[in-house]
Amino acid sequence: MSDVAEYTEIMPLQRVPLPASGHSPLAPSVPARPAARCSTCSLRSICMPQGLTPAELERMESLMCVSRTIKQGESLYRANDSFQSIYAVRAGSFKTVVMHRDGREQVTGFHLAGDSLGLDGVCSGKHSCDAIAIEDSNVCIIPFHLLEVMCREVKVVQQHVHRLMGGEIVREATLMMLLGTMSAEQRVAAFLLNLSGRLKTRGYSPATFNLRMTREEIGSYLGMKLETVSRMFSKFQKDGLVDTHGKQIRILDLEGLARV
Amino acid sequence: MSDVAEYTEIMPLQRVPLPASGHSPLAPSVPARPAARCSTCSLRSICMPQGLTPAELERMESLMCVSRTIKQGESLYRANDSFQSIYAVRAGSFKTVVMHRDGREQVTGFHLAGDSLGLDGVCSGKHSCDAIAIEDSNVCIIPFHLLEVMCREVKVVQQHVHRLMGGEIVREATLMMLLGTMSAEQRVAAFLLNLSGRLKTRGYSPATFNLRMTREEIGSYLGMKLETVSRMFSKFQKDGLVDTHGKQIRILDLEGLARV
DNA sequence: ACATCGGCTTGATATGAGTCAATCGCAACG
DNA sequence: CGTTGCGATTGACTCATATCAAGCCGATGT
Repeated sequence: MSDVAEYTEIMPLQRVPLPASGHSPLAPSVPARPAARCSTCSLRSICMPQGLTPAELERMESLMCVSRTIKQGESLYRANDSFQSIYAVRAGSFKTVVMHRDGREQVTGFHLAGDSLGLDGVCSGKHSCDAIAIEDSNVCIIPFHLLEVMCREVKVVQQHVHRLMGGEIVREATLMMLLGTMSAEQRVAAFLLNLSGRLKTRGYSPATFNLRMTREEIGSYLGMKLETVSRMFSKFQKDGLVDTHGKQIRILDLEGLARV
Repeated sequence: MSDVAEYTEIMPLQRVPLPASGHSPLAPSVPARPAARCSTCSLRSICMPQGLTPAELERMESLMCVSRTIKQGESLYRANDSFQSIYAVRAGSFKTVVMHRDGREQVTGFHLAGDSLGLDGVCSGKHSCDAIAIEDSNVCIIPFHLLEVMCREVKVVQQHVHRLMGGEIVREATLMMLLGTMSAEQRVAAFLLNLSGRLKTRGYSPATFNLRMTREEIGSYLGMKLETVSRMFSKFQKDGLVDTHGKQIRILDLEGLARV
């Protein structure tokens, strides 16, 4: 099995393809440390605007003051925390969850390496959901007020931030559509296709990967119970669309899934 | 019945305080005409940032070049239209709908006077949904590239735009939660409460109002069928929580609804 | 090798919401 | 004034998904 085929294989913190420069500044067990250099980060094309001059890139880097490591199950921020920064996932993955008073909660998103995190706090100045690492993870921290300053000075940065927020709006609208109009089967198919596509843009195999989230988390995200998720996986298995062994997923028939 | 009590009574197009300035340089068949003055607009507190200097306010006005009238059932923009401007609803109301290939569609939002509209296009440069007037309506047109220029020059404008987009993100996350975890009864209750609250901030009665949307549109928004919406209204009626006659709504027990 | 535990699968049954269909109310119109 | 038509309501029945329950699988620790 190819190394690149599994993002679980290639993504654990220890093996994150950090700047090939070799001298990993990773200090185990410290919560924060100097940020990596964007200029050599393999995720730059995903989380930074194109077309920055070297000087501007330099400034962007200087504003991302630190990175932070979050262990599996720990939170990056919680609902009602004051909003100071947005985050770029550098390694690992997160879920964002909103909590209802009565204890029910719903997963509102999964965020892979290269995704941004934290924009939910922009409106009110307080975060509106919890962001929890679903594996050991690492994020770059971008103080939002500094980013706003930068936005006022560099047009492409402004456009990038607007695109980031706009993308979040579209992503959520898509999910609403999914929750509002699709059957359980279609939702799970859409979920797998979405994940597959995102892994592909990150250079991983779109067909073979490991889920980092549990059936329960997937169900919460898709508005159904974990048993239903499981049944749908079994159904796809029977229909020859995917091959699942617990969290290992191999998509056998991408078109077939899309047709569902 | 008090005039202010019904937003259907106070909002008809004919009574919008348009400026009489007259000479429209634009298409004669009335799709557009000079914008009203923000400085005298009763919705300013909702759609404009606080704390602008008079000069800045002047500039904001100059950038909102025209307003446009849309008749009931017509669209302000459609999915895949190129994204040029965002809009502020000046009078009337809109629904935004996303269309699935197979023809199914879902309402993703209702936008009342004072709401913004069109941010769904920021990310890709194309609109991702249709915006359709659900009554005769009127919008201010704000060219987005000019707004971006303004954002770079005036901090409060930038913050306002960020808040606008952030608010949209939070609004959608709330709706996802609703679609993902709540029963039909709870959804309808939440819908009424939300509408009630928004009317209240606009100075209308939070208890007595007319729905401008059909049961089917409400159902589509809430992820259920129109019959179910109707049954829930009947149930609330029976429980003494609301008093409905078709589109006329009177909320009798706000707390009771919230408890659902 | 064994015990344990969390996560996953599968089956039997219950139920909330969808579907289909009949009827009603009301506004618009000839 | 009756007709038409759209939207809303209501009832009977169906079906997808939730719920409850039992057992399985694989990782982990002893």
